[in-house]
Amino acid sequence: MSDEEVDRLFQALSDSTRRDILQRSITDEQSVSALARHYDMSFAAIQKHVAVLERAALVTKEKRGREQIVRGHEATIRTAQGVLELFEDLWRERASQIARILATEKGKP
Amino acid sequence: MSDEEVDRLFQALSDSTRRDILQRSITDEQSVSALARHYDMSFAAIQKHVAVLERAALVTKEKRGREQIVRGHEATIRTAQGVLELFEDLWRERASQIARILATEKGKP
DNA sequence: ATAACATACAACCAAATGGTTGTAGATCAA
DNA sequence: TTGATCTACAACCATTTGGTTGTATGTTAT
Repeated sequence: MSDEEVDRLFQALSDSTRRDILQRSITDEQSVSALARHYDMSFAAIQKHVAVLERAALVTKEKRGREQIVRGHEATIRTAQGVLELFEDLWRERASQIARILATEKGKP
Repeated sequence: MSDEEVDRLFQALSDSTRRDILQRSITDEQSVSALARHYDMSFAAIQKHVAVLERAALVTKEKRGREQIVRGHEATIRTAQGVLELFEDLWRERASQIARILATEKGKP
């Protein structure tokens, strides 16, 4: 995954309205206007938020008649988790490296 | 954790320079200027990036003599993972709910 | 056929972001 | 003491972001 994709991913997650939309579109897929009814915001604003989520591949849109159905895309959340796990791995590596150093120190006179 | 804190957290992670700084400050703690040397950017720019990471609690700064030592803050990465896991949980719930519906459907004549 | 609905998209605006340069205050080394 | 280094912070600028309204187009229901 490219840096730009990861950028878009976390940027999309950095807004609570979008996180809420994502949540809703995971639990039950909804049209954009159905989503919009939940928020005190214009339809266009929600449309933009959905577009941001879509650019980040966190949701997909599928045209059904006159409406556009939004559903959460599970794989991308997993990708985000993968990125975070890389950071955690660094800590583990560092911890074990410190342990190794301490072990050799102990062996000294 | 408040919405605003989560906002700041993901927003801080949405820039590749900052992710790189975070990585570096996990593996070995460094001063701000030591970090800055790795990037083709002004010191002030890096200083701002570190400030964003600090506001998100992804790193902490500790004054040591004339320099400011930056180190990664493990707990916050865990928090971010926690947020993502909530989304995954929704999928699991939804999947099991679907399974339950299918099971009752099967029982019908 | 017409009215209501769902979407797309452009234009606009204020505020935030990501960068710059410049200045000033601490701290360390010679 | 003086000079080099590290940091803090302000001012500035271009771009992006998150919202608005307005208009146009396609789809459904009456």
